[in-house]
Amino acid sequence: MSQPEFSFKEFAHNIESKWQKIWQDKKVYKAANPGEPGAEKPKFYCLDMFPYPSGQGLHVGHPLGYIATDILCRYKRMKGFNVLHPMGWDAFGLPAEQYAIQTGIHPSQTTAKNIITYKKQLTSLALGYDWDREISTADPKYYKWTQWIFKKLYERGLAYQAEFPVNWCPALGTVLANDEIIDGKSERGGHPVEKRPMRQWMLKITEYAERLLEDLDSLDWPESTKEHQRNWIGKSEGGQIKFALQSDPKKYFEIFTTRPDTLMGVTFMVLAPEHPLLWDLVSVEQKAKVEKYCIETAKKSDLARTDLNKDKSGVFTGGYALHPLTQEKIPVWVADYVLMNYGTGAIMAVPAHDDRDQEFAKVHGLPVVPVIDEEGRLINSDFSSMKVNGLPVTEGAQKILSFLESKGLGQKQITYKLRDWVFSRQRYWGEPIPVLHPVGGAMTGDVKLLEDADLPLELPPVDDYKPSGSGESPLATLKDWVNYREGEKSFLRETNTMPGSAGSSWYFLRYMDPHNNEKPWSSEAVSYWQQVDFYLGGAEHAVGHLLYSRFWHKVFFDMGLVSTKEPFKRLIHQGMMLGEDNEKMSKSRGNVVNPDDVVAQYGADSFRLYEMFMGPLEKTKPWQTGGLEGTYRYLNRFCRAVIDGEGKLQSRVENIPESEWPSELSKQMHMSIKQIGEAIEKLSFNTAISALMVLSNESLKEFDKIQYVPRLWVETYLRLLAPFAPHTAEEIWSLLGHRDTVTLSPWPEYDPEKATLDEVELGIQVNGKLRGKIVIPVDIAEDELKAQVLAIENVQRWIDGKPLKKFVYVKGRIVSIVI
RNA sequence: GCCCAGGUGGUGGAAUUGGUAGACACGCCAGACUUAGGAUCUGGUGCGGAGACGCGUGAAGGUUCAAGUCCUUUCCUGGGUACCA
Repeated sequence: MSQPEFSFKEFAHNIESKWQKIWQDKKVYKAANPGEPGAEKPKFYCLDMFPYPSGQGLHVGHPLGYIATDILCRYKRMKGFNVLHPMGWDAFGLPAEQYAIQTGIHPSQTTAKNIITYKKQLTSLALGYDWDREISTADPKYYKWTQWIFKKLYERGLAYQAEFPVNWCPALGTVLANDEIIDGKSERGGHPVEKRPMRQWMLKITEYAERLLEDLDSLDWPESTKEHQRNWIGKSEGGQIKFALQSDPKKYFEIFTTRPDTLMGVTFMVLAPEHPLLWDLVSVEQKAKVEKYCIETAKKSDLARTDLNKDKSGVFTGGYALHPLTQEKIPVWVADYVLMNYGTGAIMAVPAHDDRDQEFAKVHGLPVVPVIDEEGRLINSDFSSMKVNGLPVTEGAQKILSFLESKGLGQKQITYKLRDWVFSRQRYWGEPIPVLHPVGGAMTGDVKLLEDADLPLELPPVDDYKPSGSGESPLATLKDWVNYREGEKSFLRETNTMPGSAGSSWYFLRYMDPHNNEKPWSSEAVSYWQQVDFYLGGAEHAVGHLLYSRFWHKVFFDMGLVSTKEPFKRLIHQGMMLGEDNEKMSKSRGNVVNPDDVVAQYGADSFRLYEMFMGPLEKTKPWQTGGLEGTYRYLNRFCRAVIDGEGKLQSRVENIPESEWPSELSKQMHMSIKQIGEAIEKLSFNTAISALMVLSNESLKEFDKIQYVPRLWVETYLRLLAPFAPHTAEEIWSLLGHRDTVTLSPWPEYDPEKATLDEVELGIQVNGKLRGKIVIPVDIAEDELKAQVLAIENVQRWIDGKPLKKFVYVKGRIVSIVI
């Protein structure tokens, strides 16, 4: 009578949805709110960057991070933490709007459908989220508070309106996002795109530049991400210096420089083509040339700013500035390598010590005056009482600046590259901005904020999602909605909507208190959960989302709404998952792997294990379907050792106390508990799984020898396995007769005595080469060891009777003999 | 150009942080079981060599009893960013 062979595939297929349902019903992933039972435990807030629910569903790259945080959270729950691990949807965005334009289906319907798909996929991988806290940025109950936050920003003077150039496509009659433009042409249709100033809402993130920079030091984030943000904020320290116009010395323009020490080396000046004082400088003779140049530049920047404009083009204005110290005439040029939106839009050019200035001088035949020698000391720079020759550059810079300051000609200045945040989009599918423009006033003038009671301002239905053609959002076509009367007064509603990053800039706080109708979150909730302890998401958000969120969080801090200065204490980026061909996964390459197919073939637990086993979480690595065989076989082997072909517990699983196990079995278990726990804490899931495999492989061999499987061994093993392969662990756990869930059982403790080796194998080096090995008790005395080592034949052969110069013994590591 | 990662077997990756390089897994080779195997099991597998041994962590130097790990120079790959004064 032969039993049916155990098949892990079948096993997985039979148990997965069963356990997924039980976990949901038992609410094993529920985080306790302050005051509720469970809240007395230490808290652990672990967050995944929430996805945009696209129509394509997940590919195997998406769950990589989700599986990692899921394992970490399962482990933390077992370690006795009150774990908050929520999930939600970054639901506003372009694809749903474009789909609506094509089909007329409201984006909220498309989104709702996609969310169902996503949720199903995530659940099928046993990703344990507290779905009671699910949020969607496009839900009026949620965006009510995004609008409320906007009001607060406006009230604090952090939101303002300005004319700002946007990507305008005349052929499509719409404003385009940067990623809708390819090589200066619209993605759809390939029509030309130009810059056109339009009224926009802006947020004053620049006001927080210094704090955003400073507080980076306190964060446990990848150094590369912090550096990225530092570069993005782009702090430069230097000076602002006044240069008077020769034609009218009462007028002056200011320049910013990081190198005030080179002031005496200025041989020409350059203004940006948009500089307001440009036309005060242009001479009659040069007027036509300058006009032509400015028009060309305007065109050039429209043409996607290719490398073409690195040619250091420029035109002499015909005008001169006066050197602030020597009153010498300095020719002023206009050139597009000077940008109006950085510094002051004007520079002093020092061709001797600046590469760009030097190139420009070369092209246009301008003089070069060196003011620094090879040792980095100033030369040719003394002026009246200001003696700086011979000083190192930093000292010289300081002296020159204070000299200028005393004469009222300049001062110290700090400049940032960071720009204010353009916070409006001419789109339908976004949060409506809750303001009213008084009729008669300028649109960019003061606005009336909607009352709190009138929030949320819901997106009104429209007949057509196509842009209005004027560049305004589709909302502008709703005349009845736009025209608003309040008593005597008439208003126009704002038709711009907020950008995608609005809702994602505070969602981590909403999860703490997602159903609050009175406030965005309660102070009890935030004082309990504090901040995100561990945040995982793609490196592509290194500046955008991660900078905006920090900005808003700091504003909330200033408002007394949060008590932490930073939203995300620890951050890790998961690496990109490449296709099997080592290329980025994309539909067009045809190398996309769908997790549903993999789960159907190998089971969710094999899939979870494989994704984690592939390598370090942060690393970019290629998907290899063949690699799944490994984790699949491992689970198969382990299960078969304890379950028979009918899915029942094998009779050889017996209640044998640990004291009666072979000591090796016990030792290996305790060492593995230690090792696996440490690996999880380090997020080194690949080595944790490797340790699980080793433990299983070796112990299984032992079981065949001893003819039984100790029940306690299985229980302990299942608790180690549970975070990684929860279905499998849970099923066997229940086969052992447990009525509770392994998911909430405590993480095993190890006995430090048993988790150490009694004997180790040492390598023996003679003159740096490995010449032998020896197995010795860990606590062997050095004399004893030395005698044993020197007795080894091969060692003797290499020593060859020569005297020992040195005998090095590093305990438990190595023996090194020098002759 | 600048900034940031990173180069270890045929492949994904380990390496107790200066201590036996290649754990674990894929693949491959051989064998067992089998009517059959794309199932399962056993053994082997860095390269050269019959072997003793030699050589091996992108390359070249250096420090050290000992270097994948530290230092100097250099090459390559990936990501970000770009005329930022």
